[in-house]
Parts: sequence; structure tokens; C-alpha cells
Amino acid sequence: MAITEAKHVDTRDRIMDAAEGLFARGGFNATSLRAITNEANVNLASVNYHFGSKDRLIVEVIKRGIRPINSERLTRLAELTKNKNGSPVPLEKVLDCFYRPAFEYFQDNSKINFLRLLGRLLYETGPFTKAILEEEWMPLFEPYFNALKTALPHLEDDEITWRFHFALGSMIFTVSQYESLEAMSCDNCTIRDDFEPAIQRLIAFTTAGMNNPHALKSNS
Amino acid sequence: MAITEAKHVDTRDRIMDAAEGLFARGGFNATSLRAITNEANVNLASVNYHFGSKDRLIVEVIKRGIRPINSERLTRLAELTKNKNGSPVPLEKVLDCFYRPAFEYFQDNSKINFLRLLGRLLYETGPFTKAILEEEWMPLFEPYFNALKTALPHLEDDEITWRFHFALGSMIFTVSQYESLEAMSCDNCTIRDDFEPAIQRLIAFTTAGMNNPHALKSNS
DNA sequence: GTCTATAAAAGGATAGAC
DNA sequence: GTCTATCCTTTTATAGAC
Repeated sequence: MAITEAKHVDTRDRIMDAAEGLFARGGFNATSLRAITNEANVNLASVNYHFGSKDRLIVEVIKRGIRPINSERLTRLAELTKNKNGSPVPLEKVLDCFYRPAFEYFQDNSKINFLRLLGRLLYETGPFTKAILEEEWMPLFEPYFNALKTALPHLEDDEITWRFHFALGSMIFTVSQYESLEAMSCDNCTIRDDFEPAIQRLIAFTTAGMNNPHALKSNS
Repeated sequence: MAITEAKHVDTRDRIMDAAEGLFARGGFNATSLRAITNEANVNLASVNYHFGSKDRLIVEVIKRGIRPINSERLTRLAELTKNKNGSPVPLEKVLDCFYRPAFEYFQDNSKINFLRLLGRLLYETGPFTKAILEEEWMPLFEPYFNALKTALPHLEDDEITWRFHFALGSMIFTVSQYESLEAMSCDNCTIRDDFEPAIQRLIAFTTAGMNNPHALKSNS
């Protein structure tokens, strides 16, 4: 029983590891179950035994990767706002709580690909992906939006949403399109070896952008 | 001859129009030639007659959309820097030259989907897409990088590249992921009816981010 | 140039032995 | 739980009549 259990977990994880890499590299549709089982050195039929279908495998892979990141994001934000009772927190610290877990996951797991997979999720949508995004994003959005509100009390809600959206774009692009950045800079600008320069620049850029005192009128 | 020519062009364009929309909606791999020819009301075999293969159809669709945008970007930048002889141009005007043609294409053609297709191109890469990106991006990158250099003379080259990359991320995310922005804002923040509020906010955000006087040392 | 028909391959999923 | 073998569908691409 212990052995079977171990084998079970092993095969399951090997499938997910292989799938994660291949999905990130080639997308969900372009990656066949055969490619996954070859990479994982498991039998073709085991995917359907363990996951039921390709779609459910996709969902499990995404959830496995995104949950520790988002959980860490919430923990750090709670830590930051603790004992503040709604008094402002520094904007750059809020953004740090949000960005850093993604970069750390990127580095800790040598899973350079998962963040690209997340970026891909935004573009290669399916019936399953939309549900995941809402399910995993909404619990994150609310607390961060509130923290941004206390950090930027002079801005209207919609203005904060716009700026948060711009910041999100910068972050997602940075973690998922680093090759093009490397190409543009002759490999001078990279996040592979050490993400600290990238994250500091990203925080500086987006903090400046969000702090901008000039705001459009809400009707323009 | 005139008639055949007309039919030829007509079928070709109908295929490309249908393909553009379907690629944007579902991605390249997930969109079958049958789906395209059904949508276009043309025969299945006509795709291979006119384009040779699905891959070449993809390339043609991308090129058709991206070229007028990039051409306009270069024209406006040249207009802006004309008679300046290397003296600084305002940063926000450079960014305006870059952003606006994309938003205008978005609106003028009611082809709300092409920009999402471009975003998708970054994630759903294939043997063909990488070549297109380099081919179409590099002639654009150089003149814009130089303009940014004159607008931000105090920054090192790599710092400019980093910040341009962040700005690109914001722009691409904005034009291709507007649904999530609408969802977060209860439809208050949108680019569908009028892109002017979006582009002004985007310019304000990224100008502030790029102008940030504080820069990391190049070795950090 | 457009059509029908079909080739040839690849895909997801499952049945059933072990 | 794992394996082989196979079903069934969908796909791209092409051959050949019109």
C-alpha cells in the first residue's frame, strides 16, 4: 500500500512536471498527451487514469503552480498591513509583496517556465482557464486593491484600477517575455541568474507610474 | 482576367479576415482550417491554394495587420524628430507615436481582435512566429531606442532598455487584456468605445515610470 | 480558381489483460 | 496502478474533375 501510494504520487507528479514544462514551451493545445507521457517516461493511459482528461490535467498543473505564489502574496500583504488599522502602507512595499513571490517561485524551483505558462493562460483561453483565473485572481485582487487605496488615498477607485492594470502588464511581461528583453540588450538585461535587479527596477518603474499625482478626470 | 483577379483577391481576403478573428479568439493551434473556411464561406482547399499551408496563412495574417501599424509608428517618430538634430524630444510624445497607431488600428478597423492576436503571438510561438517578431520588431526598436536615449540622456542604455520593456508590457497588456480590466472595474475602465482615456493614462503612467530619476547602478 | 473526395497522420480517450 | 492495443474523431494537405 505504501509502495503503491508512492508510485501513484510519483507518476502523478512526473506527469505534472513534464506537462508544466511542455505547456509553457508550446502551449496547451499544441502539446499532446503523447508528448507529455514521453517526456515523463510514463504510459499514455496513465494521464487519463490520474486526471480523467487533458483539460483537468491542465487545471491541476496551473493550480499547483499558482497557489503557493498567491498564498505567499496574501500572507506577506497581511503581514505588512497588520497593526496599521488602515493607515497608509508604502506603495513600493505593497508592490514588493505582490511581485516577489512570483520571482521567487521562478528561481526556487528552477521552474523558469511556470510564469510563462501563466502568461500564456491569459491568451490561450479555454472553458477551463477562465474559471481558474477568476477563482484564483479575485481573492487576490480585493485585498491588494484595498492596500493600494490606502497607499494612494488621493486617487479615485477607477484610476487605481487603471494603474494597477498597467503595473500588472509590466510584471507579467517581464517574467514571461524575458528572452526578448535579453535579445534587445545583448543579454545585459536578464532575470535568469538573479532577479533582484529586475524586481527593483520593476518596483521603481511601477511605483513612479502609480504615484503620478496628475490624474485624468473620471469622465475623460 | 479582371474578374478572376477580383475573385482571387476577394477569397484571399475573406480567408485572412476570418482567420484573423478566429486566431485572435482561439489561438493558432486551436483554430482549424475548417473553422476558417466555414467562417469565410470559402472552400477548404482554397487555403492551400492561396497560402500553401496553414503556417504561411498565419504569417500573412500577422504581417498584414502589423505592417501598417509599424509603418505609422516610424512615420510619426520621424516627423517628431525631424529638424531636431538630436536635441531632446519630449518623452511623452515619443511614447504617443508608439502607442497611438496600435490603438487607432484597433478602433478604425473595428478589428478589436488583432491586437490580442499580437499579444498571443508572444506566447504561442512557433517556428514561424519568432522570425516575424524579429523581422518586424527590430527595425522599430532601433529608432525608438535612439529617440528614448535623447529624451532620457541621463540614463544608461541598459536602464532605458529595462524601462522600455516595462512600458511595452503595460501597453500590450492593455490592448490585449481589456476584458479583465473591465471585469475588475465593473466596466468602468474600458477601451472599447473610446481609447483616448486609456492612451492618456498609459502615457502618463509609463512616462512617470521612465522619467524616474533614481536608477540602479549597472552592476546591481 | 473552385470544388469533391480522400489520403495520411495525429490527436484524445478507453477497454481489458496483467 | 500500469500496460498494450485500438477506436474514433479531427486535422492538414493533396489529387484530380470541372
